[in-house]
Amino acid sequence: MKTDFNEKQIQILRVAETLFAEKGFDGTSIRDIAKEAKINIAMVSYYFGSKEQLLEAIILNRATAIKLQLDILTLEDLDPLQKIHKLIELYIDKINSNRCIYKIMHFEFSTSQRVINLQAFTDLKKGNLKSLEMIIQDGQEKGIFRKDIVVPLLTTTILGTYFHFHLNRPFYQTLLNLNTEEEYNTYIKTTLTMHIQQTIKALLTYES
Amino acid sequence: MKTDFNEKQIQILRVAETLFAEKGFDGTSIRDIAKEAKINIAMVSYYFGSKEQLLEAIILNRATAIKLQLDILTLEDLDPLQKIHKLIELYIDKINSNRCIYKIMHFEFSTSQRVINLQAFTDLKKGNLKSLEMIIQDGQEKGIFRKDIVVPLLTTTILGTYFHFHLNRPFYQTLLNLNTEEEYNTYIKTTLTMHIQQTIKALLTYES
DNA sequence: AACAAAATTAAACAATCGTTTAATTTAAAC
DNA sequence: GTTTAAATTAAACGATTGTTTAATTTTGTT
Repeated sequence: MKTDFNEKQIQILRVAETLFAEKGFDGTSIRDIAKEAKINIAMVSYYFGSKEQLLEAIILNRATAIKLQLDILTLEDLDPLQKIHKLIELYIDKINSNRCIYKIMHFEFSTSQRVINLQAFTDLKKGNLKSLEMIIQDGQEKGIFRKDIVVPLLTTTILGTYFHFHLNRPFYQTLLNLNTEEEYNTYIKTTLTMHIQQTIKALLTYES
Repeated sequence: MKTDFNEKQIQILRVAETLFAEKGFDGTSIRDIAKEAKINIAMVSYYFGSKEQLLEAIILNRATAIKLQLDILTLEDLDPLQKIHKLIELYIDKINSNRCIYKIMHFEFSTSQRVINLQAFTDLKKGNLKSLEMIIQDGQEKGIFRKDIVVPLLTTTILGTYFHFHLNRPFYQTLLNLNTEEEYNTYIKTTLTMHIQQTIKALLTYES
């Protein structure tokens, strides 16, 4: 499959990405996309073949953004806890700056409707899990972390907390008085990220 | 608005609820619902007026299930930590046994497409937050809990962890070898619930 | 300038969508 | 048994869906 897109194609991808994230895949028509991107409705089929293939192209185009480079992190000269903190910061920051595509995937993967190229994404998730597992294991051997840690549930908590916050954005914005886009973003980058870091740290090092 | 539904109406509500949760609101047609429920397509409009009103009826019908009553819990004679554990168990169990409606709300509320009666749900969430806040405050006064706790972020972690697990069900099922519906449910009721309880406990009582 | 390829367009396509109609069947009341 | 209301049906409605066509314009190459 092609990975190089020209300017016009990128423009369509961006508009579609935003609309899909806003109104869902089924809730967005090709005519919506065409109107917003100021192109003819035939251009989507002309460039991408179909609406479903357009979705695949969006995911493919963002694939590099999704590849969180954790491998580099595992090699860095930091103690396990610092690595975990940096990993969480990396995760949240990367996902947060690519909200649209993550929201789309979050939605479309959890419906039985779409059966998109899931394998690549699954492999990626498993790879990230492996990286995390290695850091945890290192920390356990050094006697810093607990022994009874279910690693997959760690990422569940990290990502779950972020996504639940962002998916309930209107609720939290009024509750926490985050009136501007900037205030909201700052809150995620500081308080929410810290909360997740603190949560995972407590979970990893807590003595019961 | 009506709250009493006859047998046939309930049947339609149940089928629609399942399909909406499976394929999304926009991904489900009235003809899909009619075929599955073995009724004529006109019956939906006849009974509920429109597809959107059908969604409202589903939410209305599940309103009691959505109302997580935490008030009783605060009155019980338990120490703060036990209360928190019981609260988490209650939350997960209640939401888990009403998966469909929660999945629907989770999705449809986060799109700008649907503008359903959000206020009642917001009030409910705020009420639950208040209950949790009281338990936390009690624990803080008794010197069991930390002083610097952002209560709204606690529920974010509790619910976020559960939802992220359930929304990525296929991934976790293969990863954790949960091959049957029963195994999956048991895992949620035991391991996942315990993980969340442990997380919150660590976060509340951890000394840094 | 002449040509070929790519890009863009308006129009039409068949399929499906939610909803309504008007006719018919079923059930309940008297 | 007759009347009346409710339930159910098939059919049709106009609108919208994703996609394709065929004609036109733009662009690049020689």
